[in-house]
Amino acid sequence: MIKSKSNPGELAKPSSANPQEPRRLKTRAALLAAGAELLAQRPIDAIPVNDIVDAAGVAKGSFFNHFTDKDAFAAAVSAEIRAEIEAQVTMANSDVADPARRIARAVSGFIQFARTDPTRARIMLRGHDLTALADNPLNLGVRTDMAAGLESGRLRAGSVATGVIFVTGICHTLLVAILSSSLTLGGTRVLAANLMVLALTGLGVDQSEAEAIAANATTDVIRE
Amino acid sequence: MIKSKSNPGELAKPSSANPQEPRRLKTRAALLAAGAELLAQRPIDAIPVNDIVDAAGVAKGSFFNHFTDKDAFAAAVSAEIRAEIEAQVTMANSDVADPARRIARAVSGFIQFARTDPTRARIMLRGHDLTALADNPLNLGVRTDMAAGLESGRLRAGSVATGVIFVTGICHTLLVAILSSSLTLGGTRVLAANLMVLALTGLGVDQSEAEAIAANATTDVIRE
DNA sequence: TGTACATCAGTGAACGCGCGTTCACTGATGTAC
DNA sequence: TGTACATCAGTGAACGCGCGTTCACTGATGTAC
Repeated sequence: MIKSKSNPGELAKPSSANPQEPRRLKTRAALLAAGAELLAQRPIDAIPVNDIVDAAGVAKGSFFNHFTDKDAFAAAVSAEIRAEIEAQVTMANSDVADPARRIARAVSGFIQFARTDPTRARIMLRGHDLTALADNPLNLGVRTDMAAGLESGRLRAGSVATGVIFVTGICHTLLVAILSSSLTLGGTRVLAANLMVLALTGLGVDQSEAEAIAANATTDVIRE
Repeated sequence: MIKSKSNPGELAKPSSANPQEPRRLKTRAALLAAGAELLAQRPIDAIPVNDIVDAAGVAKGSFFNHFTDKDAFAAAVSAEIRAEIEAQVTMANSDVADPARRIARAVSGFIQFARTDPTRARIMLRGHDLTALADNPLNLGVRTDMAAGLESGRLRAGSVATGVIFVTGICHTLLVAILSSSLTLGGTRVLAANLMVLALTGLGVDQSEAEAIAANATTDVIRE
């Protein structure tokens, strides 16, 4: 089995000049899309390859033309989702400097992702097991903002680690709550803003300013 | 298949005057103990019945004398753990009335459980999937305390639901962090107290009082 | 433009392993007398 | 106390299904001339 180092678990692509590349990509995309639907409902171990290829409309053998095994497939689906959510959160914060506002907008970015693509959001949350929390894209961004906020005195917390656990815990559980309810756009914004107020005041931001930041972030980033 | 309504998924016990009852209980306990060890490492679908009975030192057939199938077995292990953690948290709050202190001590109770029985704590956290959050013993107690705290004006949050998500999210992620690190008793107390200060000040408690409550709860409930 | 050819992704029947579940039998435990 | 018996949990070999994985073959796509 030849593996590409940059795509662990996925079979090596043929040379870039391959005329069959579009055909490959179409099959691969169909498999990943089917995987996203199924992985939103149950973990990879509970999904037979048969179900994946049936949903994708390709032959069983094609699955193994693209992925060494089921776990590599699940990892590829997750990687795709991580890239999407990372892009969305980065975009929400593209020209914001204040750590308090950045954190509020990052949380809002996750919520917006959950609203526009609940299927993929469910997979992201399901993947959050004990080991996944340390080196997460979610955590990395928050850690940077938290460190900057504590350094400048804008935020207050016992340590960077404390602040990161605080924010990611709230964000994670808020996403779970939103995905398992069926709130309207307005209801989602209110719930998210309420939680952000608690989080920001906990981090030392004035009540009234926290309310302004939360209202702004939720109406700005969470949209129809 | 005859099931007892009070023990869904477990096979009906014979009449209470059964002389073989001690023998049954011993086998059952061995299976549940083995299940706890294995379930702390991987989900039930990834654990063959062979592994469970080997670890328990009983024959494969015995497994099905006690449980209708693997899922019922996993549910029985979880129920046992829930009962233990519930008892521990209830005890930590047995003569405390103030909602702020009750919440701090409940979180400390979970942490103490994670320190004394990390294996079972891991299973409890692993089980926390999307559906498990709504009707949890964890959530039920916090919901009661949060409602009382908002009603009396002791705590401040947009709604009971907001406050519950806030506290359970922080507690959950704190437990994950503690279980995946190897902090000393002192380090655990400091991290926990730091987070409780953020949580309590977010809920409207004065900074200095929050610090006192957090210090008291962590030193009192989290012990060697 | 048309035909022969090369390449490589797609196909799906076949394989065989692993695992959940069953069940006829064993033997431990307590009871009767 | 000792022996025969009844009960029921424990046992583990056997079964067969489901599923992951393979591989010889098909056919789609683009190229050469």
